[in-house]
Amino acid sequence: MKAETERAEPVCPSAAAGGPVSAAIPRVARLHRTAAGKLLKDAGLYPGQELMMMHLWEAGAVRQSELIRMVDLDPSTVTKMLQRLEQAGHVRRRPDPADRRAVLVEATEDSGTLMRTVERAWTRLEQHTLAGLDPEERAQLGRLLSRVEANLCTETADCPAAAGRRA
Amino acid sequence: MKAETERAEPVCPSAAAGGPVSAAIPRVARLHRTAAGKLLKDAGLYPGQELMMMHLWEAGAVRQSELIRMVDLDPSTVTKMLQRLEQAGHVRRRPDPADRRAVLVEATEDSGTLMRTVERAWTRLEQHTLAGLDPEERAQLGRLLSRVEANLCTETADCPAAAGRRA
DNA sequence: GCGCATTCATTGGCCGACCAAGGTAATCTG
DNA sequence: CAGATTACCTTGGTCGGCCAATGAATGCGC
Repeated sequence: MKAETERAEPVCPSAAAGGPVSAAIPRVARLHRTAAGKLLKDAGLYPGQELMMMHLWEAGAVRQSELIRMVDLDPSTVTKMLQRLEQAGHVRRRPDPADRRAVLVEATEDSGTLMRTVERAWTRLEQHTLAGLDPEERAQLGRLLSRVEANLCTETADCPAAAGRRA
Repeated sequence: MKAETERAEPVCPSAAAGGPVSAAIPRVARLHRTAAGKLLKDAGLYPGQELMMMHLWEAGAVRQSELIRMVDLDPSTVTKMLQRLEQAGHVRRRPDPADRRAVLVEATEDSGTLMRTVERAWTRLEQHTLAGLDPEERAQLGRLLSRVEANLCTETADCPAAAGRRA
């Protein structure tokens, strides 16, 4: 015992044969998230937070409601994430003088460094993800994912996200 | 306000332009999971649990360690999920007589009905996901996802899952 | 101007997922 | 055979997500 590395092949249930893509999506997503987590770790971010920060860097001071709209996540998710990001010093929040129930959010100054770290991580993640795929295949994958996204938005629920991406 | 439906287009940060696929994966995964959750709700399952059940239906009584290997998840995740599934009556657990630290897991009898419900949900999910894609595109998507999966397994961490799927 | 409906944000609860640590049992050494 | 190692599972904590319910402030209709 030592090497062997346990090639125990995880197997997927033959029941999943009826939905190969549906089986693959969560698996790929989980691996992708894990990979992102490792790359983001030096930056002190958890996967998911980088997206939030990207929006903030781009938008400057924004209303939280606007941010919610941009990231398209549940309001409660955003609230909690922002609380953590604030405590970590990446984000500042203050009441909106123009609307006393709203909150303005913006990235703090440490962002400069952080932003570049995140960008680098993001680039490496993409490379790692798409290694070995030629430009044509990458484009194809992007297209197919967009269409899947659009599919998943319609019918069972409406989601504005895909509409934009379909352009 | 009423109609209008807020087409407010969620936008993705231009920073994400450097990693379009990396941006798309979590989004698609989240939508997919949500859709799965809705379809699985009648069955009384939460997304992720159906995979576990599928493995159990296929394998019969299994050691938990084996199950962990099959689903390729963290042991603690499996433990907790099984505790919930057990409480919900979908699963039974008993000590392995042959190894007193191990636990044998198996699906309960309500499974018959449940299994068919899940299978139907799974089929519908796949249809919904891939609506509008012709067989060629579906196959292509499957292939690309497999390759991405294989990529994400190597290097930054080893994951046995993709090795099997590469065949 | 008053009241009702909306919008904004937060809280609490729940789940899947991870890591780190721990306890017990089997196994592999010396 | 005794001691160290390894395998198996659990517990506790943390995060990202969701839903449901709540409280505050704004805005609308009348």
